[in-house]
Amino acid sequence: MLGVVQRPRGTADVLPPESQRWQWLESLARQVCERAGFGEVRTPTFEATELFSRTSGESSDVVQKEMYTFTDQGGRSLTLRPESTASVVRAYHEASLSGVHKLFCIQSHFRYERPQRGRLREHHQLDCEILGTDLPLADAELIGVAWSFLSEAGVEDLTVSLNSIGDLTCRPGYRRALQEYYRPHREELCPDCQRRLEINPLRLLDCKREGCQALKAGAPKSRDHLCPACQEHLGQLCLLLDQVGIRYRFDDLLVRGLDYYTRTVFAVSHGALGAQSDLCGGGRYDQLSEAIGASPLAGVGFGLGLERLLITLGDGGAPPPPRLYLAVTEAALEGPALAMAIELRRSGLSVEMELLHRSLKAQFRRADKEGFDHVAVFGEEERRSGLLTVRSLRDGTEGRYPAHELAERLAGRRSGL
RNA sequence: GUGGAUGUAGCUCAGGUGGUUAGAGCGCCAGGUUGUGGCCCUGGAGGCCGGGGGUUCAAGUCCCCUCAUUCACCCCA
Repeated sequence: MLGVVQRPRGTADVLPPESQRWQWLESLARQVCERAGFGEVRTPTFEATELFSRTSGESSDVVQKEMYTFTDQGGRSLTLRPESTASVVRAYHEASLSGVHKLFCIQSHFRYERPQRGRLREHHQLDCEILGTDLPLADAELIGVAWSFLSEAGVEDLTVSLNSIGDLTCRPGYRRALQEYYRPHREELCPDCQRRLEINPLRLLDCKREGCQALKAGAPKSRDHLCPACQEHLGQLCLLLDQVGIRYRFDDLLVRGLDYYTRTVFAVSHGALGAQSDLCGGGRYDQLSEAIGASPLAGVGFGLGLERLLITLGDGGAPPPPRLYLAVTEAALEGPALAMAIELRRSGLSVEMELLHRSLKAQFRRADKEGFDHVAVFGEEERRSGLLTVRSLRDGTEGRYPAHELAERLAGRRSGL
């Protein structure tokens, strides 16, 4: 088509019936979160740029090349949020909260990336954050929420990957160990990794290039370099996950792209999405709060991509509500028929009417094609008698009923339909 | 940001070496049944061949550019 204006690259329009799947999924997410004691928080679509640069890390890919940053009319540097965690922590402080809070949000995020299936420039995710406690119990509960949500949505074969990347006490030592291991092989590394070696050695483990891949096998493992406190934290988390019945596997190569993570990092993945198989990623971030200049605040959270989840779910999802198709026999009766439709809708039914003058036959055909279970015919006889002729498209049975009984009958609370 | 693939009807796709009015299946609309679906039959509508430029007597077909989608990388949800 076109000379017509198109939507920006990497964005999506959501129309029926896709939007119904979104409503269903978002409502399930809210239910799961609220049952677990999480309250919804909504944060601004854009924030001061430094909120993200100071927390995610200047050297992170997100900050370096993926942010939608602009200057507003007042000369401020603002950025469309690339993630929500930093915003939620900021909001916690700005609302003068204290103690433990469990918050979730469902909102869109923006990253300037090359789009492909399951990776958009604007994407939506469910974020859950537990703030104000560094106990492994919080990590376990949080992972449990992600697990419950994905299970209830209908995802099978979930894999939870788990690792600990230590804290301020032990991570410096681990970084040195990595550097010492990799330095003799410097020339074998790809250019990216040669840079990472000095700036952010943990990310060396992320690289999937062949040459770098080969070196990973012998690389020192974070878990072998944890300080006693971090070891204890990880051990307790594992025990809790065992007790809860959540299966997980250690992934010594799992590190995160954002600098603010400490200790626990995890991802939940599913096999059916190609390179974008991670449905959910998260971890603990006990130093993030200080990075934005606030008082210390422990926290653990995750982001869960909803587009990816919907792709994974395929056609699974919401069962359709009972709907009635009101067919009209002649144009002259459309007014009275519309009045009838409005009355039926008021009684709780979802009622559809034809908006083109089409034959009764065509109306039936469309009702059948679009999956309606029942058609009510409205013609001269019905107008006079007040009784609607209702035909079941499933078994072909037909009966005549007063309008006020239809809602109950279609819902199956009363026999006869 | 890097590399590859694709872009023809609403959808899925055909259209050897450029050559008259661009095709199929499904879908859609109408009729066969003048108040009734699914099956069947008949008829019909619908394409600036993603966009722009170039080569040529002639371009859906060749060349360049561009936009979009897709796969992998990068990274991440």
